[in-house]
Order: sequence, then structure tokens, then C-alpha cells
Amino acid sequence: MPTIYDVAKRAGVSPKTVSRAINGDAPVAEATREAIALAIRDLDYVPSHAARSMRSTKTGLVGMITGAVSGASDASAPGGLPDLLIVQTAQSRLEQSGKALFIADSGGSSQRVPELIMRFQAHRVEGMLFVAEQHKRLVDPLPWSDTKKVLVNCFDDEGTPAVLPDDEGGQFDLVEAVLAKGHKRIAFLTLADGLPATQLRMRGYQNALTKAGVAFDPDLVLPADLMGDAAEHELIADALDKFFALPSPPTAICCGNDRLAVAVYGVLRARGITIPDDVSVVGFDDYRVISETLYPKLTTAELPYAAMGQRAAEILTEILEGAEAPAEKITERIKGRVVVRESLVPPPANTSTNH
Amino acid sequence: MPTIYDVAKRAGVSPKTVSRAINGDAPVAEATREAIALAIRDLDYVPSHAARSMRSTKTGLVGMITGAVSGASDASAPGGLPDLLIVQTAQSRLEQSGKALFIADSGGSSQRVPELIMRFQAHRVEGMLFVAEQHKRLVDPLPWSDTKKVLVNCFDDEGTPAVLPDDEGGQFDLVEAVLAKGHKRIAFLTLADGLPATQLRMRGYQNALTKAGVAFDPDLVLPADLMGDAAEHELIADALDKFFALPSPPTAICCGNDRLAVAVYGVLRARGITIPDDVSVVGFDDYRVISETLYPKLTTAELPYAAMGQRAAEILTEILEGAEAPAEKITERIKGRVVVRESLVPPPANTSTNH
DNA sequence: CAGTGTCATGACATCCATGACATGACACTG
DNA sequence: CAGTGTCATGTCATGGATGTCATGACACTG
Repeated sequence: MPTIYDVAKRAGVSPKTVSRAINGDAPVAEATREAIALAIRDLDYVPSHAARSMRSTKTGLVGMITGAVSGASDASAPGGLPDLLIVQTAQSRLEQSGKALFIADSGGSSQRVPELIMRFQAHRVEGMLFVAEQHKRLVDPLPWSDTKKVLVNCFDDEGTPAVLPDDEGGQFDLVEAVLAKGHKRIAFLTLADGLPATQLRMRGYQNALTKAGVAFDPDLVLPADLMGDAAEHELIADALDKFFALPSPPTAICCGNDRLAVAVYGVLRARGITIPDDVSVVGFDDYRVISETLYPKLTTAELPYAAMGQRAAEILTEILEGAEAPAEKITERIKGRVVVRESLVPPPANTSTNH
Repeated sequence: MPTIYDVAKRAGVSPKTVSRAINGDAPVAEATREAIALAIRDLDYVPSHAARSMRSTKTGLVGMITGAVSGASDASAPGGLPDLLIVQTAQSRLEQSGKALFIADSGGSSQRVPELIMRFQAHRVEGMLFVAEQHKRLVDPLPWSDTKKVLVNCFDDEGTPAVLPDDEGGQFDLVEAVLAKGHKRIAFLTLADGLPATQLRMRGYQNALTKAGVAFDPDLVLPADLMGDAAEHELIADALDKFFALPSPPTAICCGNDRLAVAVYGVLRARGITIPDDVSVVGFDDYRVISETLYPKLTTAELPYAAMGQRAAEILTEILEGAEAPAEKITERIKGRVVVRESLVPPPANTSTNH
């Protein structure tokens, strides 16, 4: 690999002049510039980032750690991969600011995190992004607290800047969209207990009802999520049967996420209940492989991973560029769009349909 | 950030001794070693990778480019993200060899690839991984042909080492599993034309039939994939209706991928056909969010992204460690497992069931 | 034309870690 | 005890790019 000296020799100038031509930090005569450009092309010269960053202390590097950052669940949850979207959009945004992105995966083990951080430190990363595979609260504070960092899809109690999905707002908007179609009896199949998303989405659901003046009916809320466990399908089937056994059954069903919606579609069809004619169904996440493939296509609230990745990169960039994290909005919630598709229509005329 | 000099001063030794203590490339007295270790901990010293790699020309860096590498389809295909698994497993394998992974996404534009490569070159990566989001042939040869690289999920005509899914073998095994249950009439809903996977899976299907002595019936093969286009559902419904209108309808249906299987489940249920009692259904990809969520759970052939990422990293490591790419098996095909789940059972006793 | 400013460029030190080489302190051999 | 080997450590130069300072060549001002 040629060095700046090789280029200098070939162009008949000093290395420093080549440096100037490349970085444009001082005037270089047109003729000289061209000679240098030619030499660079001839030699396939690419400046060494290592040498460069040794002098400038600015490395232009950012590290990203994916995987379970918390010690809570150290198993790689099936199907719960943090969407590549976060990585992609963060990388793309960082690139705009001339930063390169390193990634490392903790493989689900929080013990490995300090080691990964060390590795990043060795590369003198300017900042770091921690990405959890699922909205969660970090239990152990992250080591190396002096490094500038932004949490994505997770938060801690130390006030580290974090970018989170607005589960509550998303669910609120979604339920509002359901209400807007005229539904009054809206069931809710909730996610597993203990997840922040579970509580937040529930609150969004309730708030939307309240705002619309629709009474909250606890009979319309049942748990359905066993994280893919075998018994899950039965649980959902039971829940749906209970709903439809009610004196006033629901005309719309909110599923905690799109995955649950798949199961709901299956059960309803097996019961001879047609979506959306008999009952509307909505999900959450906009997991497009599901939401666009189900028939009818699923109405759902987007889990805005793309926007989150981008925003996290943006915040990190701001922090790196000097603006100390503005204390006011340390935690930023990103609200996803409501994507209305075929599975949501007005309730059937005869609302008291009993199956 | 402290330097090796700071550590040396604090431990009362020369920088070189610190270096030796860290790298273990020469004997260091026990007492000295401890003093150094203490100083390192006190100062939170982490050796600078930049300075280190300047001397040794070994950077320990590997770059990965994801996204559409070919110029063929420059739109970010919905739902067609290369699974994060490839990235994760590759990174994890590289880490074992002490390599760090840089990633960059072409964002679907092949024009951006040279620029990304330049960026990697600046970091003096030792090798690169190109990951396509979908099994494909690269049309433009990659620039910088001197860099050591491995292609993942794609291949070119230059004999660049590549790691591919064994679509043919996977489909073969899957169909064999179906045949083993006693099915003779096995329909096949194919993927979009022109994809390597489409042809290969078809060949696997045919070979398995041939080996079992089951005649290939063109009436049992219909296209079903419009890449998520709106008309897809209808196409699939029509195809299924045609199948069941045959004098001897299929007792099992192979779907080109798991996504199609979702649609098939929907249509069949709407027709009152029960899976797997009336007909068995199998997919391809083992997209677990789908295959484990559908009811009944989907039998499918794994698209071995995890193994591919790991294997690619392994091959790259081998190449980097000197072993010139063994000319014989430049292209490696990884076969995924067949995952038998509830959707596959023996055919119904009365095979001539007509719906 | 001397004096001053601007422009283009070069010389040199420097960033941090390490390879090559050297050295002081011992221990051992004959 | 001179000679040799081993061990632990130090000195110095180096890698590639760049910040700092210096300088030669002009152009312009009065």
C-alpha cells in the first residue's frame, strides 16, 4: 500500500503538500493539485486512517453493541432479533457525518460487554451506541461511563441519552384509528408481563378509550403472549373464545404485536369468523413480512426501528460535536406511523352478532 | 486517554517493558508485571490500535458491505433484509480470530460500493465480506480485485470465494421428508422467475421426486410469488384452486418460502381445508417469526444464514492466514436443516379426497 | 526600490506503540 | 576467573500523516 511519501515523490512535491491537496486545509496551486491527483490515481493511494487519527485524536469511529445488554435475559430470544434496520439507518446517518461504524454483538451475554467496550476503546471510538433487541430497562449500569454514548431501544437509571419507541403513543394512535372506524368494543391481547412495552401499550390503549369516552372493560383485556411457547396458541384461542362469549363481544381485536396477530388470524378462521367483515384485527410492530403477507393485510402500528436508528446516530453526532446532551430530553421517544391496511374496517351493522 | 508512556512512568519502567508485559513477547519479571498491571488499571489504559497497527501492518480489521451489491435491483426490497444473523455470526467468528468488524450498507445502490470500499481501504482492512440480501449473481465485478474477500449469499463469474445457501439440497431434503411421510402428490408453489433460488429449489424438488420414483407432474407446479405485490394473494388462491380441482389433488404443498406459506394457510383455511389433516404444507427459509407462529407450526427447510455468516468469516480468516483460496471449492454451499413441525403429517387415508 | 503582505511550499517534530539492537546483572562452564 | 549464555530491561528509530513554523517567490504599496 503506497504512502503519502510515494505520492509526493511521484508528483515531485513534499508530503505535506500532498496532505494539503487532500485535505484542502491550505491553498495548493492548480497545477500541483493536478499532478498530485494523478499520482494518487496512478498509485491507488488511500490515506491511512491509522496514521491520520494518530495525529488528530479524531478517529471518526463509532462503535455499536447489539444483543442483550442487560443481564436480565441472557438467552438469545427466538425471533427477537433487533431489526437490522436500526443498524442500517444508524450506519447511514453516521456516514453522513463521516463516521465509520464498528459493530460487535454481545451474543446475549452481558458479561461480554466490558470486553467489547475495551475493544472499541482500543480503536479510540468517539462514541458508542448500545442497541437492545427489545425495549428494556438496563439493570447493570454500563461500565466506562465517561464514553459518550446513546442507548437504543433501552434505557438506564443514570440518565444516559436514549432513543425509545413510543409504545404508548403508537398504541394510542392505533386505537384511535380503530375508534375512528366506529368501533366501541375493542379487545386487547396483551404482551408478556414485565416488558416495558406491555405496560406502555396498555396505557396507550386505555388513554385512547378514555379520550373517546369509551368505557374500559377489563373483560376485553387478556394476556396472550408466551413468547412463542407451545401453549401460546391455546391461550390465544381461549382468550378469543372468551371474548366472543361475552354478552357484547368485541368488533375489533388489538394484538400486542404482529406475531400474535398471525395466531389470531388462524384461530378466527378456524372458528369461521371472517376478518375484517366479522371482526377487525390490528397488530403492532409492522413486521412487514407478516403485516403485508397476511390476508387480509394487517393494520398495525409501526415499531419505528429505522427512525430510531437514525435518530440515535443523530443524537450521538450532536453530542460528539460538542453540544453536551441537553439535560431536558435525555430520553427521546419515537412514534411510529399507524399503517392502515385491509384488516380494519367499520364494525358490522349488526353489532350484537354472536358466534 | 493515557499512553504507554504514562503507564511506564507510573510503573517506573520503560515503555518497551510495558509493551512486553502487555504482549507477552518477552519475559517480564513477576514484580514488574504486577506494577505494570496496576498502573494500567489505575490509568484505565487501553493500547491504541492505530499506533499498534502502524508498526505491524496487521490491522485486525475486516469490512462488511451489506445491501444490494449488484446493480440489478436498486430498490430496498420490502422484507428482504439480509438477516442480521449473517452479520452477527460473522462478527462473532471473526472476533475469535481477534478481528474487528466494520460494517457499511450500500443502501441498495451499487454505485456507492466503490466509495465504501475506499473507506475500508483507508482503515487498511485485511479483508472484506460482501453480503447480498438474497441469493444472487453479481453482474458488475467488484472493484479492488486485489483485496481478499468472500461473498456471502451471492457469487460472481470471477471465481471469488463465495458462501451460498444450498437451495437445491435443502429443497431436496425437504421434499424427501415429505415423501417419507407417504406423500406422492406434492404440489410446488414456486418463487419469482429469474432468482437463482427459484431454479435451484425446483431442481431439488424434481430430484427428490425422481429419486423416490414419483413421476413429475407439471400440473402440480405453479408460480405464486409476486414479491409481496397486491395480486399475489389472488394468484395463490387460484393456484390452490387449480391444484384441488385436479383429478388427483395434492396431499402436500411445498411453498417457495415461508412467506408464501402464510398466504397458503390463509387461503386453505378460508376454503375449509384443514392443515395438516387434509393437506400438509411446508415452506422454506425457516423464518422463525413465521414458522413458529403459524398454527399449526410450519415444517420448513432452514435458510442457513447463521451458518453462512460463520463459514464466510472462517473462510476469510483462512485466506488471511495465508492459505491461498483453494481453487477447488471456491464456492461453498451450506445446507440448512429440515425442521419438521406440525404442518407435515402422513397423507389422509382416503387419498382421493375431493374438495 | 525598500518594505510588507500573500501564496505556495518545505522541513521537522510529533502522535503511540513496537521491532531491532544494546546493555547490565547474574549464573554457569571449564 | 575469563568466557559464554540467559534474563530483564532500556534506547532508538520507525510507521504514515499532519500541525507548526519557516522560507522562497512574487505582487503590491508608497
